[in-house]
Amino acid sequence: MQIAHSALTQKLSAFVVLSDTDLDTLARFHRRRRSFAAGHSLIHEGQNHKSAFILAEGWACSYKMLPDGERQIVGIQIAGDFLGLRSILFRTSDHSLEAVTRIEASEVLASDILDSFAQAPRLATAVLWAASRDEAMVVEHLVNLGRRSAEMRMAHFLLELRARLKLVGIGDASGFDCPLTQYHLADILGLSAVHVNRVLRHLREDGLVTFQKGRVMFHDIAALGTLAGFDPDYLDQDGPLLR
Amino acid sequence: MQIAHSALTQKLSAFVVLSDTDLDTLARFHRRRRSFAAGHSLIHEGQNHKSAFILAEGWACSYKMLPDGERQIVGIQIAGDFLGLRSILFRTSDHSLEAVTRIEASEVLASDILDSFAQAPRLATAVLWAASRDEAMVVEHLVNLGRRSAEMRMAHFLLELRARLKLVGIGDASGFDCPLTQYHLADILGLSAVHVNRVLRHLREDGLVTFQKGRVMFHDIAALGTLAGFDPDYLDQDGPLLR
DNA sequence: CGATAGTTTGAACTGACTCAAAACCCGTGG
DNA sequence: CCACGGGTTTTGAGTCAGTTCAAACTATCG
Repeated sequence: MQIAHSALTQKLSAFVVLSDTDLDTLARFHRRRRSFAAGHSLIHEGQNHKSAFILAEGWACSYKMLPDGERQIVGIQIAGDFLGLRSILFRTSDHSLEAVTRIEASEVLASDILDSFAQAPRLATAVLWAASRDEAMVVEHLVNLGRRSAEMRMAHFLLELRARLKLVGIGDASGFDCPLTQYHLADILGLSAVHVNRVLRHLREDGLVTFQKGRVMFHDIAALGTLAGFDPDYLDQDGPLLR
Repeated sequence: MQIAHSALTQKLSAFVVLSDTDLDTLARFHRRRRSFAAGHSLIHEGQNHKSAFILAEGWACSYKMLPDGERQIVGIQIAGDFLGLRSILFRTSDHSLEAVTRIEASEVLASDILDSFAQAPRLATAVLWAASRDEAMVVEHLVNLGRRSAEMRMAHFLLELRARLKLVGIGDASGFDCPLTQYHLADILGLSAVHVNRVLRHLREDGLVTFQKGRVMFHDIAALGTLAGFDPDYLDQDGPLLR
């Protein structure tokens, strides 16, 4: 029941309508449920991992550390997202991954996924779509870091998060609850924590967004979108396109 | 003959040893050979594309434009790389793509690739590996923009290029020919063209690399690697790992 | 109620930018 | 063979967005 309507199912439905076979195969991904405490480290860069996870509940982040101790967060994962999918075919994982909040996740083996390509090709395509979408988010993130100002980055990030959370039924028109600290935001946006604070104050004073006490509240989404140059097309999530 | 030893084959062989069936299926990817002039635009962001390309010869780059006319280059593609693979499942492409030099490329349809999953699962895994590797490069690029200084970015980028070119048999121990202008480098590294020039001068004066007259020459790879914090593991290309 | 994690603010500094102008390089056509 | 012109590289001077360092303030939780 709750499996059939898992966050992943909900997300994939933005791409195709899944058949019963698809749903069955998908359900098989959800054996091996695990739960991890906030701050727990699931994947270590440089180690070999034959499995990935599907996040069912809570927030996680993937990141890379630099020799000088700096950290760059590559992406934030929410319910319905894959964790560590990229490097199951690699000798060693190219990134680390830790739980931001307490999380619930299902472990999936490389073979589970590869086998599904033969059994449920439609589902397989949907999984590839999800992976492509993850990559599109990384790409947009890269553009953020390369060519946008601190304020634009913040605005863009918050709007993306809003759209992603909406797709899996989290948050409402006014905003969403967000467990990220300003240190997280700094490591996501390639800024210092101090500057993150100033940027948030600025956006708040301009009546665009408020991020306080673990809640993000939007006051002028249109203006925020213009500021950020946010065009949600790269999320490719405008209703299911049957084919 | 030259098809059997295409750059793509050479690259995929860093991941698995391909069977004859694999090679046959792969050869089928190489019908529909096209050639495009330098500067030609192959893919436009926002347009629908049912096909991708495999680059056989020359250099290309994928990028995104911002509303204010700024450009961020997402990646440079060389022989053996896929062009536009990420968005064949999307409604609209999330990026644009243009030829840096005159290029030769084979057009592949979404169906060619998806069908191959059933026919040649081993090849399919290899293609997925290549896609994962592309994503890993974007991720490393993101870390570059987020947390490294201009000099480190440049050093890192040149070392990555060196490793990638070596895998497909381009360049030698001393360096490689490179058709990129300082404007390209600026749009790749999230810098201004003026600053790119200063950075290159600095690296040259320190006896690390020289980039002049379309040729990159390395003088101290070890020192450059240390400066950049370059660890090639994310390229996952250390010899074929059979399985 | 003390400790620890996170937020907020100020002041001084700096890496990278912008603007501006030369110099160079190379292919083209007269 | 030389002059022209567009693209590219190089250098200088001044500016600014974002940093670092330092400190105070605010939660929250055992």
